Amino acid sequence: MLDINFIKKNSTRVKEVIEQRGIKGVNVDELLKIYDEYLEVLKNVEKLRNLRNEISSKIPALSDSAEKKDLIFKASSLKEELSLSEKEMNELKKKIDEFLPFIPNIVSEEMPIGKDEHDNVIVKVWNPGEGYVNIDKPVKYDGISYAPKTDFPYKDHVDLGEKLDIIDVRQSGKVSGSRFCYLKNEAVIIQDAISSLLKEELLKRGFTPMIPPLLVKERSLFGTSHFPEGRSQVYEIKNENVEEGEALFLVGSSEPSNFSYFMDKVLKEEELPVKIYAQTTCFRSEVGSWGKDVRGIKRVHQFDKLEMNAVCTGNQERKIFDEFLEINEWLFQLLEIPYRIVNKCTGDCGYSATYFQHDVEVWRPADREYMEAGTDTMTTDYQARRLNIKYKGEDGLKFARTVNDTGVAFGRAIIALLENHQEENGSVIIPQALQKYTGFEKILPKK
RNA sequence: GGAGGGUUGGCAGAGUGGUAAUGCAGCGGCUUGCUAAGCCGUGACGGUUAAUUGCCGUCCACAGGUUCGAAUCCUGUACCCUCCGCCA
Repeated sequence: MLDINFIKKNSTRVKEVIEQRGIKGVNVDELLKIYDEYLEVLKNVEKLRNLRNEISSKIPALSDSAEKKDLIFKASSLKEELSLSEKEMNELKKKIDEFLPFIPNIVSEEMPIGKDEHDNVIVKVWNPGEGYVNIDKPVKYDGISYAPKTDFPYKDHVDLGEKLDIIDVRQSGKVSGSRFCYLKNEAVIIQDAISSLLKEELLKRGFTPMIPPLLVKERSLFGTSHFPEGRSQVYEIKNENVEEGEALFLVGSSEPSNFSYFMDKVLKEEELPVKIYAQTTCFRSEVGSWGKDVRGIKRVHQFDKLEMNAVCTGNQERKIFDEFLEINEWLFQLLEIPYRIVNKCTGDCGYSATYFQHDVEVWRPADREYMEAGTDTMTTDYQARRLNIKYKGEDGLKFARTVNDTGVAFGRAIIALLENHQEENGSVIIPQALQKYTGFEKILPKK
């Protein structure tokens, strides 16, 4: 959430960003008009309260009942006007409070301006065995692909998974419906192996491991700006099993749970940054993406993810954003998967908290296209304001900064690993860095 | 499911109708020749303002109500703790 006074002082920039992000139906001038009305009424309320307080404070000292009666009468006569004015003020305040969450964060000067994903900018391209591809002139988002050394008809993860007996999306359809899956045998071991590899690195880097709740109240999702806009993406648990009838929501990422751990807290500056990781299951309704990515496990209602989050100061946020990206690259390099880093443009940078965002996209030889495998996001203090996370530094209390990154979305990492490391006969070679954790070097077809 | 206790500033903790003690920490200032201590100041948010050490308002879990006046009384809600019961 942006501060209303920041919006007032920087209304031109805020309006420009709303336009660039392609957000419709948010009228900043209307908000500021309501705010000005609110201030007028607020001044009147404060004037009346001041008068009342002045009269009231004289009362206890008086023993004379006539004079006392007179003052009580005077103070009483203010009540009606004050109450009307307060009511008006509360209504205006409510309007502002409802309006403000829809104002998105401003964006970094480094973020490309663009309408949709085609305007994203490629920052880095890395190929196994070759390293970074030299990018001396801007590369178009749609103008890049990876050419594997050996060429044969690549199978996708669904065909591979079935032949290797490690992914089953038929039985899951019967059990739970579309967009679910069973992972079994080596697929599970691979997930655990990637998890171990990454967790070891994160612990070395000073991360705090965490297992957070996955059912949260509305405020957590509001706090990270998943609500109100993304509400339809989230499963709501609302029945007689929920205590006191208050709905709970199944998180689509552990980010809301993790950051809410710091909600309403004041941290000490010297404790920052706090970096945490959490491996959890994530739930997404995928409303609005019906018909999209229906094949396989790319877009499912339930998947596991290892999330990296940080609460820090303004001086630390960029360094952490860079560190998170470095970890993403480190992982995919060890997995020997071709990837590219994408600077997301204003029209494609996710939820309203985003200030600056990079995606890691991995190559899928079966579809001959890159697929999003993770997102690294700087949100400045946008989430911290909503969650009321502060820290005390030398010059007083300040809102903290939050940075979040998909450490690894296991389903997508498994897709990339199977498809990139397949052999013509349908077997899959395990990258060397992972073999220590899997205990095997290759998966052979069983059917 | 039943019964009881609780929620006050960064932390601890008093305050049962007259406008939030005190201690600790942090920060700022002053002082001191005895190893570090002492003294003074300092809560948060909002408004006003060019800006304030200024002035005003609000804040004692949250939301209402009673009252000239509410941390304090009343109603509702959330959360925490203890005990009993039930279950794993």
